[in-house]
Amino acid sequence: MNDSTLPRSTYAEISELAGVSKSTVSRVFNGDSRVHPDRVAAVFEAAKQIGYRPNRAARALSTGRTGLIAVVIDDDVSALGDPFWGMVTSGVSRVLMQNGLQTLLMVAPLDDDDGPVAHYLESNEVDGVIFAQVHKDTLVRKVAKSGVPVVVIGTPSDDATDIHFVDTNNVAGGYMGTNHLFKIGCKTVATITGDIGTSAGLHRLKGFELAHKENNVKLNKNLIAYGNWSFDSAKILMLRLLASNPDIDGVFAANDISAMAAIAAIEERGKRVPDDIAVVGFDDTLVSQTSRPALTTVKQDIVGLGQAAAEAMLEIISGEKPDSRILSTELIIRQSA
Amino acid sequence: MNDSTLPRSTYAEISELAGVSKSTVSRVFNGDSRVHPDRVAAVFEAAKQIGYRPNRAARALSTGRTGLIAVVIDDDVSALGDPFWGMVTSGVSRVLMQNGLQTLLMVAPLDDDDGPVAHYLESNEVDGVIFAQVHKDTLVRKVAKSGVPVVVIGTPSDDATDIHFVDTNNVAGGYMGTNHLFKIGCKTVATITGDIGTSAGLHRLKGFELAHKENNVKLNKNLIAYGNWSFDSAKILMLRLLASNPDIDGVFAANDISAMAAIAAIEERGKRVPDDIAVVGFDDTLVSQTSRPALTTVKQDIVGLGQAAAEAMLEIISGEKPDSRILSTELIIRQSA
DNA sequence: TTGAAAGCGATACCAA
DNA sequence: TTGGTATCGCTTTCAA
Repeated sequence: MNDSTLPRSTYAEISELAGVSKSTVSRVFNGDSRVHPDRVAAVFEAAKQIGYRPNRAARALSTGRTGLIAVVIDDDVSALGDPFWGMVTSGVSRVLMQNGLQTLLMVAPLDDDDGPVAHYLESNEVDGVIFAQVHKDTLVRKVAKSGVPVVVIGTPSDDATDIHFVDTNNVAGGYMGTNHLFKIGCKTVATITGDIGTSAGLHRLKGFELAHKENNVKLNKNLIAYGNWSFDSAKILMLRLLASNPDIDGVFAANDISAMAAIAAIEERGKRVPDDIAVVGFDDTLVSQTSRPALTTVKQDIVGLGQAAAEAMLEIISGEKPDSRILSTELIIRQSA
Repeated sequence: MNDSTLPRSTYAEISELAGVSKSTVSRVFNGDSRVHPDRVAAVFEAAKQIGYRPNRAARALSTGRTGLIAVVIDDDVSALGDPFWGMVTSGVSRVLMQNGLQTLLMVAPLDDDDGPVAHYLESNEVDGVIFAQVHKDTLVRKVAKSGVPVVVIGTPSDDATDIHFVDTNNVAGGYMGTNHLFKIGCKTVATITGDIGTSAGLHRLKGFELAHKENNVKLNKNLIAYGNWSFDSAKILMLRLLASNPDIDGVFAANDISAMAAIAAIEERGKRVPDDIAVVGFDDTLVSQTSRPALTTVKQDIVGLGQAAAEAMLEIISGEKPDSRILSTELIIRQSA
């Protein structure tokens, strides 16, 4: 059955070496305060001598908890090339590891709420699930309903109020970026949205609209181009916007990639950024620093988002009911606006 | 002990419902061919009715295999912002999932070969470990020596010949990029290397040197600037190169980010790309398509690298000894050279 | 405060 | 081809 290469160390051996029962060994490792200090010392000493390593499968079988938290990322081509998800995940991983939990990464399509991924998540194989970038939240709800702790990165739809989430304040961010364009004197401000099916895309657009209201500028629907976070779509949309609205002098793009695309399109039409048209992005990923002109953008704390999600998960697991957290954004002014 | 919310389903229940023993149930699920077809059907039927979900912890305890493969990424700030690792990991994850294995992601510093990460990896908590971007391979060797299947993404140092690895053909890639510069007429070609402590950095430099030899150009050591993959270091190095070697007319950068930095530095000094100085990058990540001028670069199959690593791992686990795989590169000609 | 013993759910050996 | 049963390592109840 069990043929490992390392000499497997168990409670039985510690028990023998330390001259106590297995029960006592277990108590010591689980921090039971009622064990006599001498025995505690003896157990630790024996464990060290043997080079004891716990067997998590055995513990999992016994306790029903696996020590694993799944991070589920929607399998979308855009997810891969975007550094965003790697950063989020590393934030999650770091916090979990500090708390003795492991990060199980699943990159999978989330449209099937009855497929293998769904079954896996519902079968108590993991102690919790962190969902990222959800379009449809049917799977999220199904998993949550099955009793597994769930945290969503992003904001779930309004009727799923019982699901814990952490998110960037995208409305404020969208407002911030758009408002900056008005403040520097733009009169005709367009936007290239992200995927409106995600809360991030929708909220950033709301912020765009809010900035119009606050600045007493009438919203022109023709200046809203519905994108999907990708360079290619954004570029095409920007070219169209330029063709139909030649007087555009400012663009708020819902992510940095789209902002880059907008700039490319603008320059392709012989106009200059920021002199003719100012452009603001969102995310403050590496590209915004490295592009020329360097991108003025709305910064969000991406690693922090992952950490917040992990922290929320830890609280839920330990029986608390944390408030959902909304991380703030910051305007980073560079050259493009 | 075990308080899950779902009604837990076990072999015992299937056994009862189907009127066979637990042993038979086990045989059916493990594809034992000696079971009578009628009983196979009965077991599957019962399992479906109950909504059976296997308990992996129990299986793990019994078999000693956990169904988990760790992907260990060196915790380096640069690792986070670079989309490279996210793409590699998603390649790994996809292949593993198709084979019923899960991806355990660990983002951790790898300099400590006696810390918690090391212990975890050696304790048979995972069925295998895929290491990415290793500087020092002491931990890798230690884990491999402990009997855990190991695959390295990148090329281990020469004296670790027994470790399986998958890598991009970085020498050929470096050659390809540099050679292109010579072919389009460059006379004085500089390079900004990656981290020479990694095989990728070293091999791309070797390719750079090889191209000189093949083109009968004497290698000028002053044209080699030792970078670390980052934008900032590359930009500083490029500025220095320009100051000390004003006749540079071509640059091979070891990754796209460094190429972007080189272009930024070059334009800051009032020269144009590619007219005055041609620039070639490496990776073909998103930035190379989105930058202006669009980057001529050496493309490597990043997701494929992850997939190859996972496939190698699967073979090793099933007892084979696969050859190490070297993936080929391709020159993508855009505008910068 | 401690120990003995009964599980947790699946596997695999042995006997039939 | 099938069933009974010991076993994996740890937790937890029950008695002492």
